Order: sequence, then C-alpha cells, then structure tokens
Amino acid sequence: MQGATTGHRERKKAETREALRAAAIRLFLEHGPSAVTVNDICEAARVSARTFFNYFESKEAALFAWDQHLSDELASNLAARPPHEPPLTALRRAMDDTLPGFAAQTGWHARKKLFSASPELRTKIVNAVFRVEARLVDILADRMGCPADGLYPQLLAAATGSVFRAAFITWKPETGIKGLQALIDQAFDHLAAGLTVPAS
Amino acid sequence: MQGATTGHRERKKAETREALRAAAIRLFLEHGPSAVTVNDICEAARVSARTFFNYFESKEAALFAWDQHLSDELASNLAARPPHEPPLTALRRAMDDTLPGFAAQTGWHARKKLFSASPELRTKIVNAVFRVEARLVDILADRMGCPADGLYPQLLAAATGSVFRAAFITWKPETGIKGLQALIDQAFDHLAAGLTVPAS
DNA sequence: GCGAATCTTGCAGGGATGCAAAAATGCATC
DNA sequence: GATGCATTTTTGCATCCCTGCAAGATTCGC
Repeated sequence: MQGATTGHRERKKAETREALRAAAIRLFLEHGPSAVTVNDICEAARVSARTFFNYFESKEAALFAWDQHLSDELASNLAARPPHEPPLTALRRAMDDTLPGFAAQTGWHARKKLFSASPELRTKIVNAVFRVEARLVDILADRMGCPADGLYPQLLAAATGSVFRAAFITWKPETGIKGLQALIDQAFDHLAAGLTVPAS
Repeated sequence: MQGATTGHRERKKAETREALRAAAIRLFLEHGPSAVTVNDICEAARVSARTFFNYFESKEAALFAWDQHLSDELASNLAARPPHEPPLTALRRAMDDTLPGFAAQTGWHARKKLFSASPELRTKIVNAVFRVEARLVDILADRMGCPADGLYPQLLAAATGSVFRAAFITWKPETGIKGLQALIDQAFDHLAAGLTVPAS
C-alpha cells in the first residue's frame, strides 16, 4: 500500500470506488437505504459483494465522501498549524482549510438530501466522525506535548467532532458550502464563548 | 410495555437481564470480547440467542449499565431543572444528579477494566452516548422554546456527550465514582471557559 | 381453568470480516 | 512483442452479528 505503483491500478481502483459510490447513492435515493442490499449495489457496479467491503466499512459508508482523503487532509492541516496557536483556534483553522476540498466533492446535494430523509444514517455519521476524532486526539497531544489519554485533548477532539456534527445536521444544502462554513464558524464561536445562550 | 404488570414478570426479566450481563462480563474478561460469541453468552445464561437481542442491542451493549434506566433518569433530571437556568449549567447539574445512580451499579471495576483493555469497545460507547444525546436535544429545545434541529441545541447535546466520553475514557476506576465526578466537573469547566488551554 | 397479554424461540435473510485461492496487473527480461 | 515472476485486487466461503416475523410457551387477572 505504498503510494501509486502505477497509474493503471490506481485509476481502476478509483473507478471502482466511484462506481460503487454512485450506485449506492442512486439506489438509496430511489428506494431508501434499508430497501437496498449490498448485492444490489454490487450488481449495479459489476463487482462481487465481498469487494464492496474492501472499499467501504459499511453499506452506508459509501456516502461519506470525507472518509479517507479528507480525514487525511484535516489531520495534516492541523499538524501544519503553528505550534503555539491556541488549540481551539488551530482546530478551527484546520477545518477551514479542509472545507474547500469538501466542497469539491461531487453529489453533495444528493447526499445531504439522503441524510435528511433517513435519520437512521445519523448514527453512521457519528461513527465516521469518531474515527476522525481519534486521529485528532493524537495530533493535539503531540502539539501540546501532553499524553493522548488526558481529559483536555480528548475533550477538544470530541468537541470538534460535535461542531461538525451539529453543523452538518443543521445545514440546509441549498445554502451551499458557504452555508456549512458559516454554521461551523458559528459553532466554534459558541464553543469559544463557553456555550452561553446566544443572543438570537 | 406499561410499567410493572406484576412482580413476577418484572422479576424474571430482571433476572434474565442480569444473568446475561454477568455472563457477558465474565466471558469478555476471560477471553476478550472478540473471542466470545453471542451463543457463548446465551449458553452460560441458559436462554436462546434470539432472546439476547430482546434485551441488548449489540453483543457489547450488555456492558452499558447506563442504557435504559440511567438515560431515563438523566432525561428527567434535565427536564426538572429550573427553566431559566443557563442550559450548560442545567446539563451539568442533571449529570451531577444522575451520577449517584451510576455509582450504585454493580461491577464497575470489571466493566471499566474491559473498556481500557479493549479499545474497540470505544466505538460502541460512542453509539450509546449518541442515543442519549438525541434525547437531550429534544429536552433542551423544549426548555428553550427553539426548534430541535437548530445549531445551538444540537451543539449543546453533542458537547455534553463529549464531556461524558472524555471523562469516562480518562477515568481511572481506582479513583472511584468521585474520580469520575471530578473529571466530569473539570470537563464542564473547560467547556464553560471556552476550551482555553488549562493552566496545568 | 380461561382468555389475554407478554416472553421466548426458531427461522429466514441481510450486514460485515478473516482467510486463502484465483485473477489481474506491473515490471524486468529475453 | 512475448514470457515469467512479484505484487496487488478480486472473489468465494465460512462464520458471526443483528433484525423482523410468526409460532409456541408462560404468566396474568379473573
């Protein structure tokens, strides 16, 4: 698994991944997530059922565009923040820097529509976000030179996950990525203000 | 599902539940969670495999003592807080009031040991905590007279879940429930302070 | 004892994972 | 350009986790 051995393999993998994702989104929208089986998705994408789970961890994971690539980007963006920046600020900026890549993904409308229509998907987001939190903990602990199992880094990472989840759930996709960005900013403002009751 | 119809049924259910929980904890400690199947647990508790899932939602859920009972208690404790108390304060007090019931549970040492030894269980906690968060959102929205899908209530509930998770993960069970209580308080203090870097 | 409510169980079916065999691909060599 | 070998990907298979449903067993109140 070291980088691109050759273009061909990489390209085929990306194609398969996209085919699976596209098939999943299309079928989920058509029939609802629970009425679609992994086999249905795989037939549409012309691969075996087992292969699906080589690419995604769960049936619904195909919807999370932010799984690998963006999680990596967020992690490296955080690691790149100046070391003496306050942690919450560093986290906010790192998310800011990651959001454009987020916006560049395709099919956001369809995906978010799916999430609004099927609340059972929320629990799947939670797990995906949790994985990212786990990575953030390590980077934060590293930055601050403190153990990763301390209260403060754990809380920081979990709070950042909370920001994303709350913003994503609240987000109306008609407002575009700018709208999501604004919600994330607001949520960080709430945190920075100690979660006091907002004026509005 | 309306209250205790008669004592007999309730008692038997409680016994089965306890037998399953005890068997699960014992076997998990002996062989590690992944080496124990649901069937193993059910044979030890003398019930069918299907019955296990009438009581618990997942193999590991038997470890969550706080599932139903305490989640109910937290919810009603929050609902009972004075309506004009700042939300974060209300949440903190509600958790304070719930913790004694938490402490009264049996086998905390064994359970926490299991969690420390098997990090894969963390993802299960996340899901359990998420359910509680979902209930808190509704109560908070009700208290504040605002829609439940707003950013602020969502963020509040998620942040409260973060507090519990961070405290629970960090907790050393040798310190007893007092130790957990202290960590939760600290975590709420961090939140109230806007997550600025702590002095220590 | 008798009907009604509740609990338990078996069964069928889909989700998810480890493992090892089979297929496809990349690359060096002739 | 064809061949042979190493690496990577796909696949089938066995197994377990989990859920809905309907049938059977228990318990309840009378």
